[in-house]
Amino acid sequence: MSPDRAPARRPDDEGRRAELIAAASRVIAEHGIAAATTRRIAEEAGVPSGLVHYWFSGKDELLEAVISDTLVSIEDAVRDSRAQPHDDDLAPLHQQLLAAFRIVESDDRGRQLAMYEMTTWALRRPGLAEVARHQYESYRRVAAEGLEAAGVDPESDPALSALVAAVFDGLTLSWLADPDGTDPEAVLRLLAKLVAAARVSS
Amino acid sequence: MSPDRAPARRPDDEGRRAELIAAASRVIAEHGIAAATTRRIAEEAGVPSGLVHYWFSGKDELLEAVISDTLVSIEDAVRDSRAQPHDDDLAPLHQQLLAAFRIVESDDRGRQLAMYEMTTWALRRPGLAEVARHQYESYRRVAAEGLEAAGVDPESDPALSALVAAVFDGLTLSWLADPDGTDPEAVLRLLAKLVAAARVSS
DNA sequence: GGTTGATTTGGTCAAGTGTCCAAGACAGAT
DNA sequence: ATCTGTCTTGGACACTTGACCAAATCAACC
Repeated sequence: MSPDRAPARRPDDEGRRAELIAAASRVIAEHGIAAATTRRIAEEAGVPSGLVHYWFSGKDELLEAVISDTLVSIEDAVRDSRAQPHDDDLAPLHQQLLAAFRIVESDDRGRQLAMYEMTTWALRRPGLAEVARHQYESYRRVAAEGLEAAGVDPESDPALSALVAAVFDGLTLSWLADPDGTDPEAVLRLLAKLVAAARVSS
Repeated sequence: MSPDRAPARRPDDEGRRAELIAAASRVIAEHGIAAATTRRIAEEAGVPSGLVHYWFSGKDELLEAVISDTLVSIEDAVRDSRAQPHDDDLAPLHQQLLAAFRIVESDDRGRQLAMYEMTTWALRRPGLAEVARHQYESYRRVAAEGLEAAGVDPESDPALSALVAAVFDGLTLSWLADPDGTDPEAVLRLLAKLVAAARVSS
């Protein structure tokens, strides 16, 4: 009732939350979501375990924050990877696809794996299905942006963005599971070729 | 040393194992791999929990068996779905892809989700990475068979099978995470169109 | 300096975990 | 009927889990 006379939180307000989120993120990337216990996360962050339940209502809220956080950083990374219209002799779409996959290859494998773990984890919690839905919606949006940057109109076929996003997601998982048997560059080259050919012939 | 004078196990020898594997499979499909505890699996199978460690060296061996088992049943299902060269007016490849995805749609969502959970789970266990590798190798092989059945030579571009497999895998996960935002049929139609166009123009 | 409320600490709690085992039940061979 | 080795049972073990809390600490303000 009284006017907020700013008893307010310390300056590290969001700082502590971010710290714990980052710690949880590291634990999950390194040892999997199953190993991400509140204790281990607190230990990784270098704080007593009680803090987790002070800054988060529970483990679920923390993990949900990790997912949102990770998703944003993925979006940023993909957007940053946007290949400039190179003077290369490769088709723009081909360049774009390769540039985007390079961030997958350069990133930590554990982090890639973690994203799939978090997706399935979210899909198992009734309240968090929306998070997973948002994630895959975002994938399609980013794919559409990439297509546009490569000079392909994503509106020409609404399924095109979805196709590219699916190829990326499936290819990444295949590459994680079977690195030697998966040739991402060849698959993306083929995809670029197919899209280019269809544009010419239609 | 003594000649096996068949003290041998009861006739339900493999039966018990299969029972437990099936029970574990159901639990995982319904509640996720995290909920697949030895006790819950035993309860689902209707046997005392001690049995699990009599027939399996531990939880890991049981789950590994579940993965192998599930993988085989997926391969079989996809092969069974093989669309006969219909008198339809759809291109054979288009038919094939739709028929294959129909088994995804008709199957339990939990089971689909479980496959991704088991893949990431296997990739986290040092000794079980091979299982995941085999899984994705199998996906490509099945895709190649499907292509061949649709009159497309998988050898024309070795990446073609990998592309189709990746699209399927990514599309399935996208469909699980965002059913309303994902239009599998449109994506597969586009894929079929792209492949067909490239074959004509090359 | 004292007050206030946010933050931190270290510990406790009940519930659940994988694993193991001694005792029993059982089917078939003798 | 007796024996033998397989299978089954129910409980015990040591340990981890998420959650919770009373007390201690701290920074800002009067």
